[in-house]
Amino acid sequence: MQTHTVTTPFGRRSMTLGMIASQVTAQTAPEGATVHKWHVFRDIKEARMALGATDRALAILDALLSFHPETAFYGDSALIVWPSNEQLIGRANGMSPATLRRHLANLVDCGLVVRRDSPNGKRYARKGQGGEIEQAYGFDLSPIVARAVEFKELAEAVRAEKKAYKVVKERLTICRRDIAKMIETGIEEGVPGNWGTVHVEYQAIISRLPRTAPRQVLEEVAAELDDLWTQIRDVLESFVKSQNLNANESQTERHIQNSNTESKTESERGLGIKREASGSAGETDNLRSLPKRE
DNA sequence: ACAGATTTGTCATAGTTGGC
DNA sequence: GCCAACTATGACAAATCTGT
Repeated sequence: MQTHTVTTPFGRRSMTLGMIASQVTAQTAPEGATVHKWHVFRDIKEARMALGATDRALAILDALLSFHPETAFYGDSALIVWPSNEQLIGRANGMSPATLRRHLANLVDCGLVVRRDSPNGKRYARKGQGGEIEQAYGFDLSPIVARAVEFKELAEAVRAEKKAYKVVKERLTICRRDIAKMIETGIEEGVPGNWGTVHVEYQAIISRLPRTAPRQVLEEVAAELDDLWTQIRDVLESFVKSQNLNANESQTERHIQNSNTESKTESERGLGIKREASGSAGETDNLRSLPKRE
């Protein structure tokens, strides 16, 4: 992010374009807009990673929100709170002052709050003769109202992404389990084929799976496993069919000799599978429970 | 278990305002 | 002018977390 250093009457502080943008956003909060601060906070928590906010920064935002007496925030109302660092520490689980400052800076960087600095850097509110607040210096919470819709959409996107991630993980687990079972069945039932090569291919695909993989990688690996799954299943299925056929033929047409005309399926060729001695019809019992794809 | 990355705490320094 | 109160920032070491 591009950073500019701004000279203020009370010292020099770096200001990012993001901070300026959030100040502009805060100034253009839609008039009449009303949000429930804790509802928006919940969305922000869900979208935390996308916003770039730390978990402890959100603990501070929680504390800042608690300093505003209203639960409903209006776009055209004053949303400045001015707790001292000591007060904030008290409501933020007693974190150290330096940590508090770092995470306050994080909140500002993320555009969740805007600093309204006083000339001396202290946070306070100046009251008029009637006791009404004329000028407040502290943290402006108006981005909570101005960006409420954005936070909600981000939270929904995060939820959707989490769900998609969970779905592909499940798909991967089921596929892995199915393939392992089918290879095991192929070997145990003596289905002709180079099952060692199949297993190596399976391991090669699995080995490309990092411990923590982004969803896109999971999708790619799952697609490859799906292909392998289909190939293996085709082989097992055609074996079952050929066994059933042989059993029928042996019952009705015992006198007809094997014409050696049977051909290998595409999947068999793809897996380097050779037809060898056929087993008895009874050997196919365990294959009847082959996994089905939707 | 270990190395590297990240976070946290401590300390030093610097700024302004307001009271004496 | 001096000091107290309050805040901010940066450097550095220690602690904690994370991925392999």
